Amino acid sequence: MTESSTPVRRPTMKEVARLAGVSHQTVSRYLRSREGLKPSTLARIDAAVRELDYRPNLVARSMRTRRTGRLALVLPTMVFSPARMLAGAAAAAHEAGYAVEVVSLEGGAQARAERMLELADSGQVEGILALAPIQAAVEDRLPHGAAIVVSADFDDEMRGIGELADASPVIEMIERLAELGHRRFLHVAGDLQFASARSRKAAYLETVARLGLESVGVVDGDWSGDSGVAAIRALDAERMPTAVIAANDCVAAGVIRGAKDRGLDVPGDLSVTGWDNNDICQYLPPSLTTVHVDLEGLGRNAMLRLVKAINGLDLEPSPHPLNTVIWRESVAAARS
Amino acid sequence: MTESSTPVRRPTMKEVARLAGVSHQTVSRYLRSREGLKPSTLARIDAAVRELDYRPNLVARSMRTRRTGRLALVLPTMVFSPARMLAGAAAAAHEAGYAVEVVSLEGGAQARAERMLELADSGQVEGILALAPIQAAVEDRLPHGAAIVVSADFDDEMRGIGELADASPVIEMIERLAELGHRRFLHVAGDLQFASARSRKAAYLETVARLGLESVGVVDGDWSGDSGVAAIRALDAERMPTAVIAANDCVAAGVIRGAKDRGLDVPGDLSVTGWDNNDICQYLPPSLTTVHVDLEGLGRNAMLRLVKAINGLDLEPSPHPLNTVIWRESVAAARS
DNA sequence: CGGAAAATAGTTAACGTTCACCTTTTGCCG
DNA sequence: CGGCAAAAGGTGAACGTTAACTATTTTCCG
Repeated sequence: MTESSTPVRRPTMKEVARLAGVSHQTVSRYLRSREGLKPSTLARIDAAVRELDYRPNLVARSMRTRRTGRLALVLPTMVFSPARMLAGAAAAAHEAGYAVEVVSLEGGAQARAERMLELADSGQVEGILALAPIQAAVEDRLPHGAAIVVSADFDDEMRGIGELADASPVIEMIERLAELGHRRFLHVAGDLQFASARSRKAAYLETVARLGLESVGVVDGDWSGDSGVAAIRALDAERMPTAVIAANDCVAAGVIRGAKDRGLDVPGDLSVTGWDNNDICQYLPPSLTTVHVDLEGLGRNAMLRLVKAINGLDLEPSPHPLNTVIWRESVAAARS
Repeated sequence: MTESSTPVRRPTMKEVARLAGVSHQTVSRYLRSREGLKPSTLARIDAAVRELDYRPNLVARSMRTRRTGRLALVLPTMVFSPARMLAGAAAAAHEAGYAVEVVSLEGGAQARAERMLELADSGQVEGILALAPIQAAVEDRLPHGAAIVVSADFDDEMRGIGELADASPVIEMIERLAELGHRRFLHVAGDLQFASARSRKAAYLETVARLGLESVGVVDGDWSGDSGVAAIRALDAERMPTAVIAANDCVAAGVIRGAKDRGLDVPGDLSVTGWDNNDICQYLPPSLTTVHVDLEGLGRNAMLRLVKAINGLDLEPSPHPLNTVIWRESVAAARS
């Protein structure tokens, strides 16, 4: 995160022009098409732009051209689920007097980093809340006061507190399962590109070890139900776990299906937990023990960090616990 | 929708000032605080503002103040499900050279309409794609070329083609069920505030009547699993349907659960269909027949309409069918 | 090499708002 | 009623860019 420190003015077109020894209009031309310019002046401007790390001020451009290149997308308040995180963030921003622009970054890491810098310098936004991981290098090249907050829950570098806070329900679930007499566990992980998948896996391994339990393995999956089915199918009948911690509800549903296919009863032979509290999972037979995630709160809290970094405003964080284990039929005592 | 017709310039502060017989600076003061003004001049400005329907140009303001009041929210491309519609819309906008700003409208219909006009006039956006219903009155008061496209799938007035196109899978499903020998149907509808719920219900009634089938009723629900459970629980044992069209997957899961609780077999005694193709529903026992909705395509197509209205640009619409019925275990032939 | 057309570059004035500073009016008190 | 402070309002410039012109240089041809 970059604090709102020195609001140094970005270089303007005039300064580039002076450095390159041309008029500002020539720079303007250069910016839009690079055509109709003598190669030598083009090169001089190129050098000046690079030296000053110049990027055009889009607000000024908008003012002159009467075009913003920006479209609004209006969403209903009562919006479907995981736009919920976005909704939470947007609401918090609104509270602090900001509007939110959604930029979905495409392309490779390099292209995304470039786009991010552009965004920060354009003068079109005052801060950036990144739910996607960004290159560390970008943070350093940041302009004036443009704060960037990377939500820990999406951060690829897993810094700090985000990590354990996120995975703590894993600990809670395993401890409870141990109390219920379970000794052999299996974890079906999500796509390990995701910080959340990695942290759940880490918490699983750590907790199983700490409590002296047995892990029959960790299957690296991809969040899909099929990965759950496959994980159960591949198990050695001699060494069946009695409890499975699945990376999310979908994987858990796959695990349950796979277990049934092998003639196992859930929760009689196998307890299963999910993650996300998908609307459907309470109607599964058996209804699924899962983790409810307050996406709205998550979004809100991340946005609050950004707002605070920008203008020091301290708003009320989400009052709800962000993760809550919901116990349902899919977890029962181990067969003795 | 308002076409990009006459790009009449919005009135500026100077014109308001002239009409009110004051200087532009006085108007500027009025705008920000309304304080330190003689009541009489305040009233004159008030009148002028109203007469000209003046709203400040936020781009110009941003330029001067170096503040945009706008935050960016960066999303990963590989984003979880129903940000998918947004993702589709954002991608299409990007293709046409636009960025997308997400505005979640809060408050009552009146407040939202006001906010919408502000947005349109602010010069901060060139068009508005509304996934939320908006008052018809707003459309008329729209400024210059600000196009507003209301996605039919969210439009509260159900105009035109959107309606049947959306509900056609209902027709397809009922026809197929009839072929399988089903004669008695039940529909558990969604929240009828939603156009999609209303159109599915309408299509159900129309198709059942057209094919000479029997409907044991339509239960007006709220998209929740509980409404599905309740609908089944309330049925008269003498007059059980053999097929249920549920408003979405969650309702369907509730229906299946409710049926099991009454000792009914799905699909033996009862065929059930859902809607949305929730990740989990293929792992339900029995796996659920449902409608896959191409949210990305939906978002994309809606955005394309907007882009076209703004600058005439004709981009490639989504190549996929927007709604596809996926047949799974929960549908079988009627018991003879 | 003269001259005109084409290519390239420069100049000035907007865009609509706010800021910093200045002027006028009002209100109040002795 | 004079005088002065406070309140109310006005003036001109500036924000960083592009549009519309104008000026200069280069190119190319006879």
